[in-house]
Amino acid sequence: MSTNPGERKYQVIASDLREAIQRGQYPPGSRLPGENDIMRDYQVARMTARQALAQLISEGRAAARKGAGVYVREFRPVVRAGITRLAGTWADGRSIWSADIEDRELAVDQARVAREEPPDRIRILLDLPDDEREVIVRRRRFVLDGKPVLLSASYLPSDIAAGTRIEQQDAGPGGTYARLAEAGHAPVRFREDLRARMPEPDETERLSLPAGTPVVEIARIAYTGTGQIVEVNEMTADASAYIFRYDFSPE
Amino acid sequence: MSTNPGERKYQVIASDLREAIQRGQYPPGSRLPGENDIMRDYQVARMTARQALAQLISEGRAAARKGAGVYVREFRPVVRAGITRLAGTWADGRSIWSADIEDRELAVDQARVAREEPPDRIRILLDLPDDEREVIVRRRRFVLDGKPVLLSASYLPSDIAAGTRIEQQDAGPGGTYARLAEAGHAPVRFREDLRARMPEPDETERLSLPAGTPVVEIARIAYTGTGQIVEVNEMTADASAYIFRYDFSPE
DNA sequence: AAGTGGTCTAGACCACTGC
DNA sequence: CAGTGGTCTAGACCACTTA
Repeated sequence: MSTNPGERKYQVIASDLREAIQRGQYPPGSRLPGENDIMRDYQVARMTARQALAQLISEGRAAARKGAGVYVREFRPVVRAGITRLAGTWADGRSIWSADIEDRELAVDQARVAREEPPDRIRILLDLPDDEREVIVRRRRFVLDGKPVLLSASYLPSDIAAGTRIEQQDAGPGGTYARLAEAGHAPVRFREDLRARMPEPDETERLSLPAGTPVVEIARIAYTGTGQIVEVNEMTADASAYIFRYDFSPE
Repeated sequence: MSTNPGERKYQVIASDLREAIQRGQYPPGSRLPGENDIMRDYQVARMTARQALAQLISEGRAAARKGAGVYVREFRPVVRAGITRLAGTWADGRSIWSADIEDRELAVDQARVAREEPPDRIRILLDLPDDEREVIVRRRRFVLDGKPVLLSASYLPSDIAAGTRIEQQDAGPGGTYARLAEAGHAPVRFREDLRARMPEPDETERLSLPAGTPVVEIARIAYTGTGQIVEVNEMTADASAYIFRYDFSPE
């Protein structure tokens, strides 16, 4: 036990456990001392033991399993390359963080295509005429090793996508972008805006997120050669499942 | 108050407050009902009221100020463009999220340059010979509107940077990359790997992070035309202060 | 059936903020 | 100085997991 007098009890306990985890005393996946263990070892009340564990959980280092115990979390992120076609041509695939190089199975779990009234931000970006009410929305959820990791909603203008294979669940070989190209609206430039934040309650549920796990929100905009926006794709990712990679030259 | 019987008391209270915030009843910066208010209004114990507020705080929606109250958080992120020189040439500056377009003052707050033994991951990336022990490390902290938002540590090989202006706190016009170019090691390609996670306790302190605020970790690698790595820059950003932007073409 | 974490109560003292 | 959030105690009952 640490001997820092000014620190709070629960912080001392949390620090002890944190250091023990980093020492390897509790490897990923292993069980940490529970509330009752801490109450006994440190002579504290239940709420104090809980607060120490809550600290580690909110840091994303541990996860509680009701009725079972508190466990050290494991991380196996995958690399998501923003520019796939460039990857590997001039630099190897190593990541500075431990991550899987080999492709793991990223599969579509749920898919739904519909015509919807878009939110204002989408309407503005797609520069819809005032009399156009609906857009095509392709919603998908992706799973990695059985766990949902990404929610995606792709918005496309009706006058381009309606009645095409883009409105099918399977957009065909090459996906949506290939269909856009065939229709004379090939996207040639992309913008991705990323931000990280804590999840909303419904995102916590749909991504099965443990406490202490942020999400990364990605807004991708696809431009044609004339500068027209033909797709806006809003994604929400389990931050613990992803490393986002961008390769670029300054000119 | 909601009337969902299955939900926990603290969740009902948290949902009420969350919805009131979204309705605009409590605008950003305003004060939320405190523990005592909730105890009275909902007839619950202090710990239950605390748990409801803790829920909103962990979601990043509110922040507690000791002795003052719990307040709705405000967000004013800035856009950080990964490829500055491309920005604006073919797409405008609008972000899908509310963010400042105009440049706000991003200043260096703390700066230190030193020769250090690098961590293994840096040693491997820089491909240092076994007898080379030290690298040049440029550490800086950036502040935005008086609040620290970014920690940066830039690692450069001694055989390139030692004795040059890179070892000065002010690396001169054009910065480190201009000096590298002058020395015949111009970086021509970059890789940025991003991941989001909850902060370590020391990051919470150095970035003055409220609870419920993730950090984004960025590892940038600079390559010369021959594929040699001449700089590794590890950054840690307050996720609530930044939108990360990448523009690219698929070929 | 025993043990675990999740929720909740009803108190207490403290340090800090704001007036 | 009154009010606030932060910490802590000592109980209680519950739903869940594991064996």
